[in-house]
Amino acid sequence: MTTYTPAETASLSGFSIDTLRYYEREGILPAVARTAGGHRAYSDAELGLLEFLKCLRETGMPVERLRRYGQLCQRDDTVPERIALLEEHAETVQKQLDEVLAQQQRLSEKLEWYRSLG
Amino acid sequence: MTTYTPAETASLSGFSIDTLRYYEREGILPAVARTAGGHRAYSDAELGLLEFLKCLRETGMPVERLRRYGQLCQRDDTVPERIALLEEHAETVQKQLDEVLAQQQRLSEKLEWYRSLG
DNA sequence: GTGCAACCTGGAGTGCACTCCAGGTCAAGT
DNA sequence: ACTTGACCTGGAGTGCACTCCAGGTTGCAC
Repeated sequence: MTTYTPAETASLSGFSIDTLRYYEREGILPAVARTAGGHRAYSDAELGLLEFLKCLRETGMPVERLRRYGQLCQRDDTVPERIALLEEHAETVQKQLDEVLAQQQRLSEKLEWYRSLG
Repeated sequence: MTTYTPAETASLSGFSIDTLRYYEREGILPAVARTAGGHRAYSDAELGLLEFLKCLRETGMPVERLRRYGQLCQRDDTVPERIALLEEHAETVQKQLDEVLAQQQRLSEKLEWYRSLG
């Protein structure tokens, strides 16, 4: 079973080491395994979770929802809840996206208008 | 020349009254005209600017850049600078959008995978 | 002319998501 | 063995963009 140091985990997941500790404190990650000396040793499972959490964060999921998802992942009979959570999030993402696309349109119209002045 | 009370301006622009005052303090809006009693009276020009500022904010432009844009709008020989600023912003928006679209894809793949378990 | 909502000011407080710090421990190369 | 860098903890600090507050003034409706 491969494990990863904090630095490796940070670089592979895209979260900073401080953020990894923060997520653990916040109960988003389960308590991470330790070496004899007390250093964290992240597993492949945690890496996978972290990569997906990164996706959730980058699509704007707030940390509180992240915690809910992370906790659901600690039990394997929670797939329906995870689906529900992700479906709801997907909907939110779609709405945000539609909003931004509309504003992007306005922005490019404004630019066109400015260019027509020159 | 129509003018608007703070409450009207807030409801038309989508910013709160507190945010309108904050933007004025921050130099994003020019000093707004006042009635005899000292109450703000927003003009159509300010309304128009605010509506566009809303578009810029909702596409993630930071307040510091907003200030730059607002200040450029106080002089009418700054159209090239405004174009440059908006082109740069449009590029940033496009990048963010591409990012989110990619993550949205991952999200829907994950959902598909979860659904396939049931 | 009185009530009451909307407005004013300067300044303090909030929420979110980290990020940094001090003071100490652990691990790997030489 | 010793150095050096990565890691540990609890807790404080940061940055952004507002948002709220106290204590007072204005202005319309009755």
